[in-house]
Amino acid sequence: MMILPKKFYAQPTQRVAPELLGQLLVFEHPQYVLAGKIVEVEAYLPEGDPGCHAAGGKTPRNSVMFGPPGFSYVYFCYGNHFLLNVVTEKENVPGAVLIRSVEPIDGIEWMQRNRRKQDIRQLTNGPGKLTQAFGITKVHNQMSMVRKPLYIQKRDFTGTIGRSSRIGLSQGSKLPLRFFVKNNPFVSEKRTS
DNA sequence: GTACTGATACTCT
DNA sequence: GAGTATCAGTACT
Repeated sequence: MMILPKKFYAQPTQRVAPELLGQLLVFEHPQYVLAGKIVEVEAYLPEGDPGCHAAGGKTPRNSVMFGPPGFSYVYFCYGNHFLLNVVTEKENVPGAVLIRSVEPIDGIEWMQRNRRKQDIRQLTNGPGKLTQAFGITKVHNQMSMVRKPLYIQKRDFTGTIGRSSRIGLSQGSKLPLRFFVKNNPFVSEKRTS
């Protein structure tokens, strides 16, 4: 078992994002453990990216992105949803990777309970869904993800990486910064290949 | 199968 | 006061 170290996240965001595919997102609760294989991410860059929250400068909300790498940035959106990001780049360089979907591996019964859904395909195939399945909320903002209880575990990746433009943005939607595992049924939307 | 719409609360101007 | 890195439900084809 190897937790991805701070050094891994300190690299350029565009490089970290595709390398997160196939890795295991783990959240250890007191009574149970939840885990899912990352199959879809989006990169948010510190430079030249109008879609990045930090594009307009540092604010109280996005200040985590300016902090050291390897921390969680949990953002609240559209009144209902929390989105989980991992901070990348060196300190004071605001980059992050949005984790958009995972494939359930461990603790599926608990994810079903958290989501109030039985269909395994519908548990974690979207950024708001996976945080609900994992029980991640704003209280999990700015947590270190290089140690328990919330971390990403290294795994061998087999598969093909696809690339596309990002989803749901009004700015910077043309940049090809979305990475996903081709033909994986847990990738959000229909663009799985 | 696709298209539209409302829910909802937090952040920054 | 506007905008938002979404989802689920409904109404259609």
